[in-house]
Amino acid sequence: MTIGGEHPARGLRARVRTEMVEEIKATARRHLAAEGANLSLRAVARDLGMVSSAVYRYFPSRDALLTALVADAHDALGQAVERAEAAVPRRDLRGRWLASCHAVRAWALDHPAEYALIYGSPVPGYAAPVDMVGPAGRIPAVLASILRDAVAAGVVRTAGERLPKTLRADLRRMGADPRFADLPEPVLARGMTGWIQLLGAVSFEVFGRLEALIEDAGAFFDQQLRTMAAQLGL
Amino acid sequence: MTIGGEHPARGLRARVRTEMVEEIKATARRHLAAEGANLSLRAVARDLGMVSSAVYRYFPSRDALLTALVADAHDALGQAVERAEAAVPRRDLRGRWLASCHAVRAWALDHPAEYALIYGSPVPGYAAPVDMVGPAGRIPAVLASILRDAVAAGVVRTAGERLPKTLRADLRRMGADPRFADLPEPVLARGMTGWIQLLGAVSFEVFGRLEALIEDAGAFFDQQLRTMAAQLGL
DNA sequence: CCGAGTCGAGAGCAGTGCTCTCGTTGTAGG
DNA sequence: CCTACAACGAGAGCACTGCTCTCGACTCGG
Repeated sequence: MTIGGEHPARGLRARVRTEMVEEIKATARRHLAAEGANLSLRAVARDLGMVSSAVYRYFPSRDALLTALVADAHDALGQAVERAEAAVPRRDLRGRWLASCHAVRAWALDHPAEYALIYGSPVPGYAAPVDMVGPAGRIPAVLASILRDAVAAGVVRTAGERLPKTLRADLRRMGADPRFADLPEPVLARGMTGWIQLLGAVSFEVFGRLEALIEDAGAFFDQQLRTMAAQLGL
Repeated sequence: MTIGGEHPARGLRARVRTEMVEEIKATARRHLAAEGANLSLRAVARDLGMVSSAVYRYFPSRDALLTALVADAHDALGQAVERAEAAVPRRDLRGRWLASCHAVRAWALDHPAEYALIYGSPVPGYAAPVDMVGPAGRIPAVLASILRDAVAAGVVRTAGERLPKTLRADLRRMGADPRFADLPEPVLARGMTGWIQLLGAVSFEVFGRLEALIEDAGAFFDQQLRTMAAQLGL
């Protein structure tokens, strides 16, 4: 996307470098979609007419390439959700929630390999770098903002719900994060449950476990969203 | 487990063969737990004092070994859930549901690698053999039996719930399976949602995505189960 | 214009899944 | 009891992987 970077003409070499990085990532994404999780750096290099060692000029290791793809995927999915949610009138709280969920599902179905990369079973070798929790939290942040508006509008009821003490402590700790602040604990708990439920439903479908069971997966997803929204009070 | 098999003494060679198969699978399971998903057949062989080609006398390929492990995992998890559910008085419907869910979570936390093997992102290469849907359906069968008893006891209400036509068709098709038969369509739909929700919650925790967010994951899981049970009417 | 840094190619190392061959050994049939 | 056969383990070897190192060619800033 950002080809020029900050300096519009900061040297030919630097420019073709960022182009090369982007080209490698694009090819890797294609291979990922075709072959599955076991990405072969050599095959990517071959596809680009390079020799494998040349790729190491751009990525220090295969894991680094994967990490870059993970970051990009988080970015793309987060952006898709934010856009979809922003397109709904602010006062239509239920619509905003549904649009966010639909955006997640649509993106995941469009990019199953990349979805598996970020929300599938974690790859053994590499632990997600810490600077990954930021991008990963963009969607929860969107969902939280919807719930915050719902609370402010007095839509969701929070009266008379009792939570165990340790859970309340955890929720209070989460509330320290500004993205999740100003949410009553029961609402935050229900929101997390909804988020997990959403990922569960999308993963179930994307990973093909709905295959010979449900034909109209979209209708089933909508049904799940209905019960979820009811649970949330939206 | 079954050392002798059908013939108590059907030859020394046959007996050490089944023992060898079991030993290979056990070692592979250990490696899987230690290293993660990328199981090395050569490393397993080395661990057993064999050369890699010798393993091919017992498993035609690495994928075959993995498939065997998947089958065993389905078996173990299914058995754990069936046992836990059977230990609850039949009339305690809510208790039976909760016990089943807790059994899934406990087994998954005890065997994270094997859980990832059966419920994580699917491995690219091999498609699950068709004879795998049987073992995989044991837990849904248990859950369905609970719901069936609940319907028979008049606990869950099904009045006035409208589902889209295509979804109803899918549910009707599922009802042809005796394991899911005799369930009103809305109940079956809610049951599937519950099952997906359960896997979502367990996967979220097992795959470490709850890490720096929730400390008392057990309490959070229980909370999720409460809302799930309420949704189901149990 | 020239030294310094960047780049791609190639060779090479250790590891992988898998195949094939070759002696050895247990076993079943005569 | 003996023999022919099947099963077995070891070893070599093939094609592939991630990754390192070296070596020329190139670009670019001072």
